[in-house]
Parts: sequence; C-alpha cells; structure tokens
Amino acid sequence: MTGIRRLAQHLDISIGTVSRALNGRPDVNEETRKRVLEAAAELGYVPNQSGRSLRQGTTNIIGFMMQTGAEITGQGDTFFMSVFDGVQTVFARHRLDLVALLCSSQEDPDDYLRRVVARGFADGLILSATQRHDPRLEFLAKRKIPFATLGRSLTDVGQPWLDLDFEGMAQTAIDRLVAKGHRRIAVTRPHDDVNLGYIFVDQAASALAAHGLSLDPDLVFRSTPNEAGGYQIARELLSKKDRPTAILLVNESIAIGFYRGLSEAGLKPGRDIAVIGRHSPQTHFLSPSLTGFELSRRDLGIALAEALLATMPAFSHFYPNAELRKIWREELIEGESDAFLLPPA
Amino acid sequence: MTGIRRLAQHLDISIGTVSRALNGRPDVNEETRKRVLEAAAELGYVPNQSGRSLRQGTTNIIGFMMQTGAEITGQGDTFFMSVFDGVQTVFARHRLDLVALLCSSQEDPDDYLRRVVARGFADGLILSATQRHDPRLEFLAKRKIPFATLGRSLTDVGQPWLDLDFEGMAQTAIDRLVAKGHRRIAVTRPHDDVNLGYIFVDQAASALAAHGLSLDPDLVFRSTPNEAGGYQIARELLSKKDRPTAILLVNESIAIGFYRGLSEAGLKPGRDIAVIGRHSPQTHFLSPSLTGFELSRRDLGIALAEALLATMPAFSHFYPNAELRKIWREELIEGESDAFLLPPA
DNA sequence: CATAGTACCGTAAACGTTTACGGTTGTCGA
DNA sequence: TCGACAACCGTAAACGTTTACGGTACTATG
Repeated sequence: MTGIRRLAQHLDISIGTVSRALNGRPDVNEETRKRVLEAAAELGYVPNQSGRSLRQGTTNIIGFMMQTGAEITGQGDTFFMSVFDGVQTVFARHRLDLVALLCSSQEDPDDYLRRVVARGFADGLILSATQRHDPRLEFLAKRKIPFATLGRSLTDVGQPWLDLDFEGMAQTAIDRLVAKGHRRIAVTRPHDDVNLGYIFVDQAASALAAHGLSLDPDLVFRSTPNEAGGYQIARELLSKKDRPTAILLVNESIAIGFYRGLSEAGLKPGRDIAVIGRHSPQTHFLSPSLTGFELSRRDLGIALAEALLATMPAFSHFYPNAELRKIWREELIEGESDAFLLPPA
Repeated sequence: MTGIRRLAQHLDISIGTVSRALNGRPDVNEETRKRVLEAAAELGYVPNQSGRSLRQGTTNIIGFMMQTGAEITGQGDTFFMSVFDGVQTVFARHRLDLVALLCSSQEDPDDYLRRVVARGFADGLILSATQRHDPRLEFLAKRKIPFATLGRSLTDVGQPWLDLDFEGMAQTAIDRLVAKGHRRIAVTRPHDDVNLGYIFVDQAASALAAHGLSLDPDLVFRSTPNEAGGYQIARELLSKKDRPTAILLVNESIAIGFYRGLSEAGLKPGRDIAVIGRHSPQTHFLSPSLTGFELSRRDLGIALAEALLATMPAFSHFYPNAELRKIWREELIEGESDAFLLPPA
C-alpha cells in the first residue's frame, strides 16, 4: 500500500476524498481536510508527480530556455541568471517547478526546442535570445504551448513579451554623444540575428539622422556578445583609417574586452574615445568607470513570469492585470568612459 | 485512440510488441522492429514520459544544481555554465534530459534539495558548491539517489566527485611568489563554507611553512566569489598597516573587482603588488594581464557526467572504467600581474 | 410529512506506459 | 510422430493520481 492509498487507509476514508482535500476542492468538509493535511504532513506524503501528470496531462514544470556554450559564455550567464532569479520567486509561489533548459551552442535551438516539446516536458516556456524572425515562436503557437519571450520579434504570434528599451538607449546615448560634439559614432550589434541588434542599430541611425548625421555602415561592428567579442571590436576599430570618436556597446560583457583592446593600444576610454555601454555586475568594476545603462533584472524576471502565468488558464486569475507586453526603461549610470570632449574641429 | 495504442492499431500488432520494439528488447523480430520504428517516425509517435515514469519509477531527468542570486552572480555563472555544456553532451548521448536547478540565494540549498528529492524530480543529480561539511550529501545517500559532486567534501558518503587541484595551485603560486622574493603573501577564500576555501588556505599555509614562512591570519581575506568581493578585498588590503606584497585570489571573478580596487588607489598589479589568480573568459581581458590558472571546464563537465552515469545501474555498463574521483590540474598562464619583483630588503 | 436541496463522500474509470506470464508456431532430433 | 526448445507475440495487470458520477444523510421548506 503506497501513496495516496496508504494515506486514505490510515485515515479510514476514501482516496477520492484525500485527493480532493489535498487539492483544495470545495466539496470536502473542512474538518476532514484538516485531518488529511495533518496526516499527510505526519506521514510525509508527497503526491507522485508522474501519476498526476499522467492523469492531468500537465507536468508542473516551467522551462526557461537559454543558450550556452563557447560563443556565448560571458553573456548568457550573468544576465539570464539574474532574470531567472526573479522568475523563480514567482513560480515558487505556485509550487511550479522551474528549470533552466540550457541549449548548448553545439545544438540548433530550434531542434532543441522541438525535442523539449515533443517530450511534453513543460507546461509553459520562457524563451530568451529572441531572433528577429524566430521560427520557435510559430512552432510553439501552433502547438498551443503557453510561452513568453524575453525580447520582441518580428514573428509575432500574440505571445506575451518583455523587452528592454533599446530604442531609448540608442536615442539617449546618441543625443548625449552628439551634444558632446561627436560626429563619427560607432555602434555594435550581436553576431547573430537576435532582434535587439536590429532595433538598436536602426534607432541609432535615425537618432543620428535627426541631428543631420548618418550612421556609417563601416562603423557597425558585429561580434559575439561576450568579452572576446568586445576585444575583437576594439582591434577592428583601431585598424580603421578614419577612427570614430565614440562608440555605443549594445551588449554588456563586451565592454570588458573592449577596454582591454584599447588599453593594449595605449588608449583609454573617456580620454581617447567616448564609450557608452550597458552595465552588469562586472562592468561596475571597469576602470575608468563605464557610462552605461542599467536596470533591475530581477524585477524583469518577476514581470516575465507573471506575464506568462497570466496567459495560462490555470493561473490567469491570479494575475488579472499583468502587463503582457512591456518595454523596460534602463537608467543611465554616468561614469568616466564618455567624459571625452571632442576638441573643436 | 492515442499513443502507443494508436501505433499498435495502425500496425495491427499488440501494444506490448510495439513497446518492446521501441525499447530495444531482444524478443522481437527484427523485421517487426523495423516496421514499428518506421511507423513511429511516420506518425511522429513519442512515448509519453508520464506513462513511462509512472510505470518505471524513473523520470529520465538529471538535475544539475547550482546556486544563483545577488551574492553569487558573477561566479555561479560562467564557470558552471561551461561545465554544464560538457555535462550536456554526455547526457544527450543517452537521451537523458538534463536541466539546471538553480537555487536562488533567497532559499536554503538544503531545503531546495529536499523539495527536489521529495518531488522525485530526477533520477540523478549533480551538486556544485560543495561545502566542507555538506548535509546534502548525507541526505542524498540516505535516499539512495545517485549523484556526483563538483568539489570534495569532508562529508564523504562514497559518491563520485571531481575537483580542481587547489593544493597544486596554492603550492605552485606560493613557490613562485617566494622565489620572487615575497615574504608577506595574502590569500583569499570564499565567504561561506565551500570546501575549496579550506583546502586552498591550508595548502598555502603549509607551502609557506616549507619556506620557513607563515601565513598571517590577518592576511586571509574572505569575500563573496564575485567582482564585488574582489573590490572589497582590495579596499581591506589597502587599509592594512603592513601591506602584503603579493596576493593569491582563489576565485576567478574577484580578480576583476580587485583590479578595480587597486586602480582607484593608483596601484597597478605587477608593479605595486603581485597578483596570481584564476582565469575565466573574462579575466583574459584584464590589463595588466593576469597570471592565473586555467583548465577546460567543458572537459571537466564531460568527466563529471560520466562519473555519475558510472554509478547508475542502468548506465554503468557504458562507462566500465570511468574515473570516479579525480583532481584536475590547472595550467598556469603567465601574465604581467605578478611581474613585480620585490626590491631587496 | 414529503420533497427538494445541500454538503459531503465513495466508487471506479481513465491517463499511457512497461513487463511478467503464458500462448502459439515452427524447427529439429530422437 | 512426439517432445523439447526457441522465437516471437498477445494479454492483462500495475504504476499513482484525478474526477465524473452517483449515493447517503441531513436540513430546510412547503
């Protein structure tokens, strides 16, 4: 005699009643429910998830898909970890099991997702590193799997998403640099088709245009979103004939490599070139200090989780007015890296 | 009609045979097996994991437990991610589902683990951040859950573990610094009871003793294993009356904060103080370049996964001679940060 | 007092697998 | 021809839940 049956026998009531009592169904005497709960605690009874899953067709698991591997390491990590932490706290409230699904860089994200779904692994998913055109979204929509994304996509299937205000960042940064006299401004973007790259570069271009300037295609640097990418950008930039006087770094970790690249050439941010980037726990320790954008990733994670739950029938009533789509403004932390004032031409 | 039953009906054979065919049982005609496999592919049949789990009492999931959250972020991340990548490739071979279980800093790791186990979540576990005395190990051993740890512990319950050669690192680094004339050498250790801290400090002490020197307790700095911790160490160190001339950093990320702390005081590693640390993707971009230890984390992950599988009855025959306990040597990458030569006293 | 309604509970089917057991067929040697 | 054996396959029970359905006892209402 095991599981719920044992509990029922011990209490001398039927397993149906025990199940109802534990699941908070209304049609059970409060007195009985109390007895059941006590006995469950006493006997250390924990419902078998396989049994529940089989019967209900749900797994109680929410998966947070991230990428990992050589190309990404340094990026994937710190940012998503912090967001994850926020997500975690929300799902814990509902006794949902949140796990991280790390797609190795060796594997195609689409294939990976297909496997996860075919396996019926999770009741809901959170996707990150949203591509400009992202087949994963259509795939999930077709399968009617609840999901939310961290990042917008042109592939819009009506899912909830949260994103950072890349437009705002580009605009603010460009305005700021132009105000300081810069005319030749470089920007970076990820090496792949992550949507934020497009958004960022487009907005930078139009912000420049508003000042009567244009974005030199030669000054758009592509790189992996990690330190190595930043280093490589610095090397490329330094090899240019007509060197820019300022640069906008879209990813966080690249600032670290970029600094290093400059320093090897005897250059210093804020003296020889103006740098505006984005902050992570690491970048706060750069020297000279980085001027960059920052926000609470944990809060972002919380909002992301709530947005997802709001679209899941079983939980939606908990979040009647969750924001399903929101762009999070980042705050500019002023540092020394853009102190550079262009000498009058 | 769904699932295996549908497949059986389509083939006009019994579900038992279908199951046996799919699971590679010997007592099924190879011809039949071929037909089943083809039909399964054609109809896109994927066995329902809940059904299997319920029947077999296994979940097909392996969990990799890591810590996350404010205190850790910066550390947890890059190191474990890379290891995870290696682990992933091994488990994928066996069609096991590997997930990351991220224990938030807000939660007690013991409690978290208890929940995971009570829930019957995984068939096997990998634990990281092993404490000097780690109740989690005894807990898992009692429950007879297969697991392996990344890091030794005094709590030895016979589980497989892999670890880094902290003794070797301490020894090599001390010898090297002493040879350069240093007498007053500081070391760091994590703020909590992670075992590696004890190992590292003990070995550093005995390495110093071999040179007729002793480790000043006042020069053992505790900190969180992230950039902020390194920064704090720098501040503390600089406030000392009798400042050390060299320091050994046990964690990777702290070098970044430490550099920053020095730089704010106008000091430079390799000129004003000798620094030996450990390398991560980030630290390669420090300037002056860091002298530190490095190894392939991915390979470590592969070995870790194989060690775990070797102790799981269902998989052990795949890894008849896996190394169940191994200490991985790290390689010293020479940089400029310990170029500092002590002037003759 | 009869009836309707309510509050609570028990029964049993169903979810999709795996696997022990036994049955059928065919082969081969005595 | 018969028995033993092998090779293959079908049957049905079991894993631990949830939940639709129906039943009982009690209360309220006319």
